[in-house]
Amino acid sequence: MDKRRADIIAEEIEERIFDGRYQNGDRLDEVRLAEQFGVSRTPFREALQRLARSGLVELVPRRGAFVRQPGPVELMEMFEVMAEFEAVCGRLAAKRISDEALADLHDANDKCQIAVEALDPDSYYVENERFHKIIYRESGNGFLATETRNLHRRLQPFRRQQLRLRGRMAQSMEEHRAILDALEKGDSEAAANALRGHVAIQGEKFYNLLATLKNAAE
Amino acid sequence: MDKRRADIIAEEIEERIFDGRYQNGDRLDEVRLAEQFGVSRTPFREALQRLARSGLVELVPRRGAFVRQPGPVELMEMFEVMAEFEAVCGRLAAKRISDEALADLHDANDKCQIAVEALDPDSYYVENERFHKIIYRESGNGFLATETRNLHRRLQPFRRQQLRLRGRMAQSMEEHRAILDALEKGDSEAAANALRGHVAIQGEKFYNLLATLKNAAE
DNA sequence: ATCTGAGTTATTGTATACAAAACATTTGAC
DNA sequence: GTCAAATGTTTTGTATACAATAACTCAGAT
Repeated sequence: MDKRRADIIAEEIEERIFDGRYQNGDRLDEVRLAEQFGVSRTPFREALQRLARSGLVELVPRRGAFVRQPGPVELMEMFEVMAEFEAVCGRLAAKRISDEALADLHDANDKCQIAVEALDPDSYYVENERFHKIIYRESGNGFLATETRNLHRRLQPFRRQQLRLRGRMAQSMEEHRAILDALEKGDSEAAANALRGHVAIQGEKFYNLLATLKNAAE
Repeated sequence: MDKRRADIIAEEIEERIFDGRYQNGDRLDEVRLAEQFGVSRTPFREALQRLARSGLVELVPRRGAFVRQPGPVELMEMFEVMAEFEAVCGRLAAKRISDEALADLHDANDKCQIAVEALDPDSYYVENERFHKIIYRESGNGFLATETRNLHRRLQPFRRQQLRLRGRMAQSMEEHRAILDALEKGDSEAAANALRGHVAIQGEKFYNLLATLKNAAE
């Protein structure tokens, strides 16, 4: 049961949904797209199922596959859950993190700082991601780390937009320091709270962004 | 894209895995089982993919589908995450729960009490589940509630065994009371801690040991 | 005797053909 | 003119046929 084709197709469709080529509600025509990808309907349908699982596509029985972007409410819910996931990772990591991982965190944070000073949001994004993923891993719970990474990935396109907002990076750095502090002290509650706040703010910022977009559209 | 057949098949296979007819590592032969279910390989393979996504089956490219039960470590990880999910639900529900839902919780808890006194673990199980699902819902976050229900469902077979092992229903009732108390007071932290403890009770210390061992091995 | 390798078999992955259901269009009645 | 029914078309769901790859077997060499 080789999923390579289906995987490649699923990723490509995902890409097209993220960059807006496929809009919310668009129907994904099996025959047309399968032909476009140069495969038959069978593997293409596998890709659709995969996308349905990750929530990007809705499969309506006997009707077809439709692009399904999360609405504002669902998105806010997901950001809230993301904040809580990260908080849980932090809570566990505070008790389990290794010295080596702490050093890695410091390194990632230092590179974040450099990126802030260089006004380089792209490399900030990369290093910030590394920072967070170390914490996921150091939760010592592989299942949690995987779930958290999955949700992180799903929110990635939305997060990226809001990162560009003004003055966010500097504030983020302070929050990182608080997180590092709590982890070094092994203070679970402080680590959880710091991470929750850090990520929740992104959600709020995102909400503001949404609101402005919506106002502009009306 | 009607999933009814595939759904029915997936559920049946799931049942067979849970009740032990299919053991860990067993290969699920496409042609033999598809024939047994009276369908062709196409819908049967859809069912396999579905099972793979819920983690019960591993799809090895060009090798086939294999039953994959979580091992002890993964199981402990999942229980730990379950405890944290419930804690998050409690944290949010403490601020958002309605009076009506609180009344429902009291009702479920009363019925739990009756079940304890009647030494009726089956109806205790049912009412306890209702108790917890109310909290998921009252988190006010549909995404979180769904994720929590999914994990709950996945752990169900293991939880059931465990419940029977010890006569910890009475202890459980005390914990329920603490949870209710915190929710009524709107105390997020207390609700989260009570729920985490309630669900996590099983071998948390053992897991800490496991996690450190695992980290040390890496 | 064991290991290697070619040929065979079995099984997965993919394409296509067919069936059934939903959708659209046209025709007919009121 | 509008609504409705019926037929035709499109599209999904399923079965089957075909291709590709991995597993197995058995013969032969070291």
